[in-house]
Amino acid sequence: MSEFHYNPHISVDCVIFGFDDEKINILLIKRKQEGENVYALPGDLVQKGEDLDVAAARVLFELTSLENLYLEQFKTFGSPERTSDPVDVEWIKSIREHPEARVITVAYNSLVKTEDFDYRPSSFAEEVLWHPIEKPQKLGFDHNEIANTGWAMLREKIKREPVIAFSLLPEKFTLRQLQTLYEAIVGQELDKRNFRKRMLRNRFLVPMNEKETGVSHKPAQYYRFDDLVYKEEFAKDQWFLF
Amino acid sequence: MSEFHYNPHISVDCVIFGFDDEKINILLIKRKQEGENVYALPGDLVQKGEDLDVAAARVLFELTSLENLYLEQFKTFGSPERTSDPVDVEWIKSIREHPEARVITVAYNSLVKTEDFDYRPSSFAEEVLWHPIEKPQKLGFDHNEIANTGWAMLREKIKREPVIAFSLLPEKFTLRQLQTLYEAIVGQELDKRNFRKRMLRNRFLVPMNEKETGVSHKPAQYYRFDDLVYKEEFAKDQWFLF
DNA sequence: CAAAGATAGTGTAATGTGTACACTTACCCA
DNA sequence: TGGGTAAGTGTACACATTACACTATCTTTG
Repeated sequence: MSEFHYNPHISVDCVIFGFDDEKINILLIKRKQEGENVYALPGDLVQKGEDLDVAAARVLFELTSLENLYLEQFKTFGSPERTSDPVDVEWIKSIREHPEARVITVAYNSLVKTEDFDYRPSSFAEEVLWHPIEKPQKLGFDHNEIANTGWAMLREKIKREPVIAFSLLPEKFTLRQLQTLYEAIVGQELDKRNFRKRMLRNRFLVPMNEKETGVSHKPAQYYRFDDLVYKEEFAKDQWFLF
Repeated sequence: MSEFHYNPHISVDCVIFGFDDEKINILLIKRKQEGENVYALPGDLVQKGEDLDVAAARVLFELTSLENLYLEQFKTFGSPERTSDPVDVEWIKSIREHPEARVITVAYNSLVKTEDFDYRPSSFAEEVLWHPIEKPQKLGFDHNEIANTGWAMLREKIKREPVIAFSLLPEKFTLRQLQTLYEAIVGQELDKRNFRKRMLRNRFLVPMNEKETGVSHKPAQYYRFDDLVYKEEFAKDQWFLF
C-alpha cells in the first residue's frame, strides 16, 4: 500500500492488553535502528476515507489476525512536539515521505485473550512482544504517556464496567483466574471468600460441566461468561464496585 | 488571522455546560444561511503548532472571555462523512479555502459558572445562546452526536468525580442549589435529608458567615467549595457515589 | 497404598452504608 | 400576628462489606 492512500496527518495507536494468569501485559513492537532497539506501540497512519475505529481495528488485525476485539478510543494526543525526538524523526524518515508533518494520533485501548493471540509479522512491526505493564520501558514518540494514560483509563473503566475484564480471559476460566485478574488490575490482594460471594451472585457467571484436570490439588470448577444473560439483566445496573 | 496559520485537517469543538439553578444548558452558536438558522457547537480549526488543549481553551476564551475553565477532552470524531451534508458544505465554503478537506475534530467538555459568563461576538459566532440540554435541537455537522456523547460522558464522570460539579456553581451557593444541580445531572429527584447527610460529611464543603437574604422563608446557609481541603484530604478517595 | 502437599471451596458475625420518611424553624408579607 | 414557604433536622430498617479458619479433593511420592 503506497503512501498515496494515507492521510499524513492522523494516526491511530493501540494499547493492547493481555493477561497471562499472573499479570497484565501490553503488546509492543520493536523497531531496529543501528543496533539499538526502540520499542513502540503498534499504530499506523489513517487511510484516506477510513474511519478512525476502522483504522484501529485494521492495525489490530494486521498484528494479531483477530477481529471484533474489545476496542475503545480513549484519548487523542496532538502535541506539536510529539514526534520531534531525533531518534524518532530518523525512524519516520525511513518509512514515510513527509517526516516533518505534524501527526496527531488517536489512541485506543484493546483487550485480547492471550490464548487466541498468534501474532504475525506486519508492515510496521519487525518483532512483537508482551511487556509487563508495571515494568518501566522507554518507548518511542510520546508512547509512554499514551500507554500510561491508557492503563489508567482502563483501570477506571473496569471499576465502572467490570464486565470488560472477561475480554482478557479464555472462554472457560476458574474463579482463581478471575480473582488474579482483578488483583492485577486494582493492584491489591482481595479476600477469596468475599470475592467469590460477590461474583457468584452475578447470574452471567455460569458454571460449566467441567473441572480442571492434571493439577496436584482439588480441581477448580470452570465457569464461562454469558454475554446474553449479562445484557438482559445487568446492562443498566451497576452490579458491584470496588 | 488568515487560513495560513491553520491546520486544515484538525479542529476542536466544545460542549460548554452551564447551570441556571434549574437545568443544564449548553452553549450553541447560530450561523445565518439564507434565512434559515443553523445551530452548531463552538469550535475552530487548530492552528499550526498549537496544542489541542490550547486550541480548545482559545475557542472558549474567544467566546466567553474566561480562562482556566474546566476543560476535558472526551472523544475524537473522524468519520469521513462528518462534514459532507450539503448545508454544512455550503457553510464551510463561505469561511474556508479548502472545503473539501476531511476534518477530524477533537471534542471537549467544558463547565462554566453562568454568573461569570458574558459572551462576546467572535469570528465564528454571529450569535450565541444557552440551550437546555434535554430539549432536542438539530445541530450542524455531526454536532448532535458530539453533544450527546459529551453529555453522557459528563454524567458518567460526575458520578466518579462529583467534585467537578462545583465548576458549575457560583462561589457561594446553598445546599438546595447543589442538590438541584445533582438532580439535573443524574436525571432524578434525590432525598433532601440523605443528600445533605452525605454532602456535609465532606469537609471541603464549608459554611460561610452568610445567609440568603430577601427570601420569604427561612433563609438558607451559604456554603463554598474549598479546593485546598479537597486536594489535601479527598484527592485519592472516592467520597461518595450515587 | 498411605501420607503429605497444594489449592478449591465454604459460612457467620460485626460493622458500615444507603434508604425511607415527617415535623419544626425562621423569615417575609399581608 | 398569623399564614405561606422553603430550610433544616434524626431515626429505624434493610442491605452490603469486611474479617476470618477450616474441610474437601486431587496429585505426588516414599
